[in-house]
Amino acid sequence: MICTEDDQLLGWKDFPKGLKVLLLDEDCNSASEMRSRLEKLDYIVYSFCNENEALSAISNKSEDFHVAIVEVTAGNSDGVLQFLESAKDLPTIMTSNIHSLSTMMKCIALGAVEFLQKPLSDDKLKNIWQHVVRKAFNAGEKDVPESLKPVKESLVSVPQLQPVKSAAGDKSSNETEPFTTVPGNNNEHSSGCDKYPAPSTPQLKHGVRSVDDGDCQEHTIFSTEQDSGEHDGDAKSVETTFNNTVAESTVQTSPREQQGQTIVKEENGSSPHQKMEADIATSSPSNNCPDNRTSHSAEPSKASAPHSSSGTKTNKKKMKVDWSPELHKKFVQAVEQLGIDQAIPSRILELMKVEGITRHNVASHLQKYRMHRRQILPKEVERRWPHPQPRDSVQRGCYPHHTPIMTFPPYHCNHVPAAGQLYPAWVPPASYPNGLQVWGSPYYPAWQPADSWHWNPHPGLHADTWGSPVMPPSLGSYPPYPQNGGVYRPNGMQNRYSMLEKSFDLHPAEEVIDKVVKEAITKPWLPLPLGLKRPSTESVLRELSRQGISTVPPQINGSRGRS
DNA sequence: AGGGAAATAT
DNA sequence: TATATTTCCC
Repeated sequence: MICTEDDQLLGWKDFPKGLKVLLLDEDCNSASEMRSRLEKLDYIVYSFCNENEALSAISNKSEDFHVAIVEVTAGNSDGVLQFLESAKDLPTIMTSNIHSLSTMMKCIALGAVEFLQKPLSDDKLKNIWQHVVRKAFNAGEKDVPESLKPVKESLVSVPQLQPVKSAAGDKSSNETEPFTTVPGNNNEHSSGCDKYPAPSTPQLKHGVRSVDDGDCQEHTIFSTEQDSGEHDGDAKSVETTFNNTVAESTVQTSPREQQGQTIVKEENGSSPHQKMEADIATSSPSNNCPDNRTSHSAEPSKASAPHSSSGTKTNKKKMKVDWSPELHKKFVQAVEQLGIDQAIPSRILELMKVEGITRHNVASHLQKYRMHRRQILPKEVERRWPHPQPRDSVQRGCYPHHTPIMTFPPYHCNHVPAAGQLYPAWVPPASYPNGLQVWGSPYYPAWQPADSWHWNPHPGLHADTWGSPVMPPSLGSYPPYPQNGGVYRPNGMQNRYSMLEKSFDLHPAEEVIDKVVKEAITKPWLPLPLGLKRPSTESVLRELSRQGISTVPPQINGSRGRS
């Protein structure tokens, strides 16, 4: 497949060599690593640690870069998307550890030519030139940026390509997909060209990035003025001015590690993404495409960009946090790690390691999270355990002090006995204030109203849903739980429960029993629901052993052997 | 200071 | 209506 490059790209000797790559990665370490890798591949790399700098560089000399590689993280998606919008002319490849369809979609919709998931192989990196070629290819004769001329010329020299390109006059060429000659990713519409709609993102309007043809007409979308979002709002934030000088403000060169937030990227302003679908298309309203170059030079300063009405305003207003699936996932992981009753905003924030969000944001999200749980769990519980048991010592044990909130106990009451607090303060899970059983409700049972969540791209998966396990046990990507790891229950109960949760609907009876048994193992002093008999000591021990638990806490061992 | 939840904004 | 932000109270 990769036939060509050597034979055909005669115009640019050693073709990929010398291609200028703009590298944008908040994590400077990662950036430099990538940089060296790219350099080994003979690309010329210009790396930036924040989008403002990158945008600035682009606006000052737009034609200089052939392709951009941008790292997306849960925390920087806003900035990245902003970048995408602003750098429409530059074929932009996203790279990320994130495996989120919605994030990918957003990026693609906003014009990314490709979304590469890490780890990146050298092959992937090596082939980024394809996008440059495609762009050169698709661009109208006159619109080929100076820097791409060589590439385009190379193409011209290729017989097979010739027709297409020449024909490219504009649209006639539709049939002759140039893609055939370009190995690799065929999907994607890359730059603009409505001619080649992006197969990969059918539902999105491809027009988003109009690019090439300098036409920047407002791509079709005039779906009302939903731009509203931006401009207006800011009444609060001052700043209005905005001199495009975007760049300066934040310089975050330090490794993201945990230096805490500090750097808040403010971009936003219009936040194109916010909601996928529809908006995406419209999103760009703000941006005027014009700005861009095509006509190089222009005024450096104001050209930059997006500004215009709302685009990248540098205004530091509040930045509305978009709880993307990734971000939420991090949130959930943090909460799970801490345990519900210790999950307080500041700690969650710490664990999330996401810059750009504040404790308040987390608190707010936590509030919502809890609310959902309260709302949903009872139902789940009820459904599974329709035998409310009167009892009312209730609601206190697990809850440290106040916290009348939860309708169910923090999960470690059931599943993650944090050494210290399991026995002492535990409360009969039999029922809670509302009289609901809670055995069947592990820490993260079903909070997944998800379908209604616009950003849940995987209806079938629990991963991104509220309160549900983030990963299936087998994937083991779940971070170990520091507080319980090895102490009482060395290995994977957590996942076990997750799994149970998941299969619950499939085999209720079995799972319920299984779960109850485990519950009994963990908390022998509890009464069993549903008239189940306690397992024998032997079976309990066997089960524990099977799970790799060799040492049995005295309570279990001694308290009640069998019923 | 910081958590939590109500009030408020979008 | 739902979600995020702001405000208020502990």
